[in-house]
Amino acid sequence: MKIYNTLTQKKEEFIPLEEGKVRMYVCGPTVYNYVHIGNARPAILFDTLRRYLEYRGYEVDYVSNFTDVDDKIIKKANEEGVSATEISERYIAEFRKDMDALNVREATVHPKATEEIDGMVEMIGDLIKKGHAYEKNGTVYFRTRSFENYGKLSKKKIDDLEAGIRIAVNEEKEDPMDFVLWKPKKEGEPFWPSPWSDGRPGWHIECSVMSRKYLGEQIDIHAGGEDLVFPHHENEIAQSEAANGKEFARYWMHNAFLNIDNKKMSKSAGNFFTVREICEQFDPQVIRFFMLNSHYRSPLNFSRDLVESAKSSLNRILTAIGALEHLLGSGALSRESVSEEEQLVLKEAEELDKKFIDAMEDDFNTADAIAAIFELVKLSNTHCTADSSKELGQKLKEQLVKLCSILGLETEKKEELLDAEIEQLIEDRQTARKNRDFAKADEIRNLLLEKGIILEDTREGVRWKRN
RNA sequence: GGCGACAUAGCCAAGUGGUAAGGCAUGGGUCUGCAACACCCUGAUCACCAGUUCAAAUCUGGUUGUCGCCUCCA
Repeated sequence: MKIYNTLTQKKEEFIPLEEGKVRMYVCGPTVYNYVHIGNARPAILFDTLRRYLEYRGYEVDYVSNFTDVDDKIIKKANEEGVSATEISERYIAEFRKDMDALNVREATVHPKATEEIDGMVEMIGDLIKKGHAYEKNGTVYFRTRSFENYGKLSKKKIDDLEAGIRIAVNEEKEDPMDFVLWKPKKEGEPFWPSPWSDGRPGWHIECSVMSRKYLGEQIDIHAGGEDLVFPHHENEIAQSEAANGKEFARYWMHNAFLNIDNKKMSKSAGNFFTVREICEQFDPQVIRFFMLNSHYRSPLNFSRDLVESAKSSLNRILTAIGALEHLLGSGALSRESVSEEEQLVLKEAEELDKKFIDAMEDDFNTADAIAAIFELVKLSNTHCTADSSKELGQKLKEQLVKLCSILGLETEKKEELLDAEIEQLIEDRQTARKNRDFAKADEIRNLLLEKGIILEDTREGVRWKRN
């Protein structure tokens, strides 16, 4: 597989440190509120990458953190008059609900910063010992100029950065680019003891520590949103490599932003949406499909119309699978032998399978992979009819379901049964149709539509699906 | 000021040297009691200019435009 590596700014062949195993770390959310739709993008993307790698036979250790100590959390806790822990625990639970809705699997390990303080204190102490950090009045700073490769990820030079610095110069720091590893508590803040002060860790150190603890000193893939490149990931590299003395992550993957009406999402602009709100308006599956329908390194615009369009697209796939299920379920596909023409169709399907894989292998090109699924849909719609062989229907269905599931799209019709009332209505409509009482039939169809049931009449009987 | 990205049909979006995937929408047709689904037909010289090449959306230089990072942020 080829992966675009932010570090080298090139697509590179992916070679894991250990054969058959992938260690990946994805920066997780700061849990002070419901996650927004922009947060959903990396979550969905890298969950899909993980699924794909597993499909390809890798064992994937997927670690993603919760930043549960942070200014924003403390502020929210103070506003509500509750503890910071109460806030973070609440939004971790809500995060999990959102991710479940989006079919984002739980990480192998999902550590919380507050439970890893010991490790952070240890690494900070180590950095001081090695001359990469220093303490001033209880605060510990990373000595940026002591790490000669500083800027290698973001391609920034320390001197350029200083020229553009926009924050007030901090007298305590040896250099304006030095960043905080540990800071002393302020009144009313949660704190932990350390050799330097009672306080709490800076933001960047947690990822270095958790990554090392759960994945080792070197990992394969480190991923996150493109805004994390600088300073967060740059600082992680500085900390980890200064402490461990070896390359931190081999491949750095960054997704582009999701914009609302071509603008960056922001609360002040009023174009801010939470995953929760969006999932109330759309099937979360549609959101997932929408995210995967463009390349992860391209900016993605989000709007109601675009999601509606994605919904229609996804429906085309789901309808095709539904049609195959219906054919198989109705017993229409009874022929055992596979015709010569069908052999060709199956061969073409196999080639599309390869096309899908090739697309994914090429820097995780989900948009191209989805195109292969659509071609398979077309193949199925065109060639699988009531006269087809059982094997053709079976194989096409299995393949479609498989490809969708790699992308984390659930396609199997849930074993839900229609309730008796609806079943009766469908039957009544059939009776009405037989009696050519179309007015009544249409009336029932509209009634069911209001209940969210769409009916499709086929030669093999009525097919229904949820709206 | 520094660093970086992007510009493909009405919309979304692949494609990084050999004359443009896929989806949505539109229009026409087939199927249907009607509809839905599906199927057939329907659409672009790839921002602009110059260059390299037998050949460029694809490489090089420039122009214009949009955006991101440099400050918490996916």
